[in-house]
Amino acid sequence: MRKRATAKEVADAAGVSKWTVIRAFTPGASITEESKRRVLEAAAVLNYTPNLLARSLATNLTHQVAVFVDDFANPQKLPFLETLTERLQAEGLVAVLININNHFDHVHALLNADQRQVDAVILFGTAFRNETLSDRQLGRGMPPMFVLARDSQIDGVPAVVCDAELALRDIVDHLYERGYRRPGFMTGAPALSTALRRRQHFIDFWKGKGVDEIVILSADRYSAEAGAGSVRHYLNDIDPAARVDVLMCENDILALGAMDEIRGNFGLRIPDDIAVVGFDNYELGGASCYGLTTYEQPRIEMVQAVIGMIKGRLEPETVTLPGKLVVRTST
Amino acid sequence: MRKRATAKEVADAAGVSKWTVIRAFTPGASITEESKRRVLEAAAVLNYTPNLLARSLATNLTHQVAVFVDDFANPQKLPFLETLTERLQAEGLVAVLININNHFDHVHALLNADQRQVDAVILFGTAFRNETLSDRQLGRGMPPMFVLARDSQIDGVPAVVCDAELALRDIVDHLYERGYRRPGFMTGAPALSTALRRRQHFIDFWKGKGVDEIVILSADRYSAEAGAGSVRHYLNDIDPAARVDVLMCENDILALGAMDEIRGNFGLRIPDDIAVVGFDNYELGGASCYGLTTYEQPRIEMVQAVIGMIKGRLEPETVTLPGKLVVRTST
DNA sequence: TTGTAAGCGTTATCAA
DNA sequence: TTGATAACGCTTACAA
Repeated sequence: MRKRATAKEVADAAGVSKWTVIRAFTPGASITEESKRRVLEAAAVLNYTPNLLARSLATNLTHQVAVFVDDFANPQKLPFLETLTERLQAEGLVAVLININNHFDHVHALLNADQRQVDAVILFGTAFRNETLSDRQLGRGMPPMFVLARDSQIDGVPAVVCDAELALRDIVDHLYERGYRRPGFMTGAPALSTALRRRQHFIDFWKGKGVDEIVILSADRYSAEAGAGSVRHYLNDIDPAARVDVLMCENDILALGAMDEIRGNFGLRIPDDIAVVGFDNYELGGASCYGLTTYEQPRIEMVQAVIGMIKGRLEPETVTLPGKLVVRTST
Repeated sequence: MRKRATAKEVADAAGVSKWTVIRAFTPGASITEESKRRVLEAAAVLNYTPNLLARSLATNLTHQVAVFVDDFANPQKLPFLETLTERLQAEGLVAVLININNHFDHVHALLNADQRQVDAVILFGTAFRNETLSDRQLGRGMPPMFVLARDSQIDGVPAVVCDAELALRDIVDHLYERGYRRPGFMTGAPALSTALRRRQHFIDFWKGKGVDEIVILSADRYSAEAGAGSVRHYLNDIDPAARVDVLMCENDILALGAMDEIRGNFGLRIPDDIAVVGFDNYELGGASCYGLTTYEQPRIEMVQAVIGMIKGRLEPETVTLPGKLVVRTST
């Protein structure tokens, strides 16, 4: 068992009380230069650094934020995690990454995060209906929660999202201008899909343009494979004359899988036979072999908004931020 | 400030001492059924759960493992993070994700992780030469460290890696069989590149087959863009007759970028004009528009090995695990 | 400016 | 089985 030096030991070595040692490590504390020097010297010799755990126990602040994630198939999670951890760290916070899966569900995770005394919980791209936790449990005693990159389904839990209405308006406008008139939409996991609101807005904007028939394809997960499977199923059954002329997929990874299937296994051309649109602006979508038209979420602004709420600079309320359309060759 | 119930409060409510409350929450502690029932009842009413922070302070065990990451461009990090968090959680551990960047370097991160009393540190795909930390600091007082998915550069710090020698032997054998004789190798970030040992083994195995001239391309980072830029630079200058007939890239994301450039901007065919090999078996590499031949790291086994060492089941020593060659159409 | 006492919510150990 | 004392390493409030 490794043994760390404590403030008391440094105090003895420096010939002061342990509180003076604490002061030497507290910015702005009242302490003479001389004492501070002696303390820091002794601390250096003993290799002392403050125990943040003990500090957290005393201050009731861990500077830890739990980040819940349940979908690792979407490569777009990675740049988000990068931005999130970087900004958290810049604020003196640290991310505890919690994998929500069959063995460790939201309730488990939330209870655990609470027991670990995290300062806040970010539901990143995930949310849950509160069926197991009582309102009392959720309201009192639980750390403040925030939903990032999807709608919140819990009263009082704010969400930070990309403006889906604006996004889909831009997308549908673009597709309409390009002359497409037989739109299709591919959803991912049903539980997540509605909360993203992409499908509904897609349908509504097309209706606003007088196009009432929107084909819905559904993949069961958000992965390239699921996207490919979904479109294969559709193309196998459909009469080519009745085929959609543009397919919007709920996110890029579905779209990339769909494109591979459309071209590779059915020999159709994109966008001539079917145009494809994604969502997220994942780096590889821009590759020349895809050229996927997509929509970029305002990642940095979204992350900053959540952190602002956590730090108390911003009101904890649902925020909707505008992203931007990225047009490439797939439309 | 939210207020949690404490063991003392539950004790008062249940009419027992706080130690009895603790026992009710300690599996296998000696306590009568009756006491336990009363305690759990009172705990339910007060919504009490043990404070893991206080427990950690008392036991000197946080059940937290810091995971250092410094390259978020490689989508392969995601499945690794998924496996890692899942397995850690299965063992009652939790991952603290630390983003190593210009503002928060290894030394900062290590010092911070140490102060937070994490049980272990995993350097995931990253490592550093110990220039700033004294040996005493590293040896004593620091949490046990492990390097995952690359070589360790610190004495006494074990690494868990995919067997690069075996991997490159398989790859070179495959390429040789296919008839390629003018190999090239693309490295990524220099600091990481040598520690992966892929280039050296690539060169050595070719030499073993009598092929001494190996072209080296270098990308400065591990990203599709960097891969594309590197191969563009090369193809712009080279006489087509002297061109490599196969290009191995240090990882898939470089390879995908390279493939896009080779086909999209230079109009060359893969594998006819240039064959391409990657490393990692990233999902999209298998897409029909790439069909990238690559090598799959034994992700689950690697993660299990690190965790085994952390939990003390395995000797903390460098482990080299075999992966498997995935042949597709790019070769 | 410095030292003291009390407290944060647990666990470890021992006595009853 | 239960209660009590001490300890974990720090912070806060207050007195010297």
